[in-house]
Amino acid sequence: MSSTATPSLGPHSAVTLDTLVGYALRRAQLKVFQQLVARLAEFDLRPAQFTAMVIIDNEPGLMQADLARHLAIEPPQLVPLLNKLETRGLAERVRGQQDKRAYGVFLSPAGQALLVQLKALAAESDREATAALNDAERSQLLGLLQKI
Amino acid sequence: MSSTATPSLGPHSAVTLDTLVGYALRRAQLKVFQQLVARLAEFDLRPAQFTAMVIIDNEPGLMQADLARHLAIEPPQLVPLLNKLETRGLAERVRGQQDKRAYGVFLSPAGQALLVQLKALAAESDREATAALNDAERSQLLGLLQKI
DNA sequence: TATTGTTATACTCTATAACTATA
DNA sequence: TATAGTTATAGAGTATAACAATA
Repeated sequence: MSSTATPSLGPHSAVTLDTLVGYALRRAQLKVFQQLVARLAEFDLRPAQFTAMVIIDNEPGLMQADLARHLAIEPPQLVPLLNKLETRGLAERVRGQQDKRAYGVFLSPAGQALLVQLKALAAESDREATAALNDAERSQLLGLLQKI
Repeated sequence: MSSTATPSLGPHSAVTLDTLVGYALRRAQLKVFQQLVARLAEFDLRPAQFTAMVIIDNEPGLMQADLARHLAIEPPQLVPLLNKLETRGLAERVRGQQDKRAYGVFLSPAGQALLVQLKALAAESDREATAALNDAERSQLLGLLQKI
């Protein structure tokens, strides 16, 4: 019987989707994100726009290329996103003085004020979507995910 | 100081993206799925096509509407997916005898043989992408995710 | 000549309405 | 008339190439 073992999976390779971390991740991620999307819709915002506001608030004046990198999107995708925030008076592009090609991105006072609300909403949404976990389990999950 | 507490978040509401399960889920899910996409690309297959093959194998002859529901996609999205599997000789639609509107979906012998390889590949990809976890952590993570 | 941001474009994924053929 | 599958279409999300202004 020892000759039937395979080095990668062993003889008991009952591979079902339920045993794969990737599929469990996908289902959980979909649920949590749908919850956030629904909550942010109240403010006519998408998760990426909220995330952009958080990053801009943490690093005011950063350049668009850097913001795009933080968001893990390509620069062209940032253009309509920033346009929307700027049109709504939540953020602004300020042209560089030394380098006139570059634009620093800032939150407006209105944007900063709204962000306070949005952060509370996001935290609440996160807890709602993971209501099946207690606090210990939630931080345990957070730690495991951050290891990946 | 007791008057400064808020019922929803408490006085220490330092909300950053790192404290949200949703963002950790998203990053982890992206990594694991990109790994799977890369491994399946070797066979010119997408994750949804692999998942469809697993479901068909578990429930041979199921109707397309049921398959779409299992995949959490809309029936129109299933059409090109199944067309591709059928063109490549991995699956087949068999028209119902009582109800000629319905089609039962089956894997071909070639599809079943390929699926054995694909399951091993998917399990390996999953372990590679979560190599930062040991077996105990991985099954702990799986349990927490399935609670959500 | 290289770089910042932008436009144009395309490809995938997703969702909905309308069509066909059967019932 | 209702249902299974399909077609057509449109909207997001994502990625690349090409362009304008500036360096």
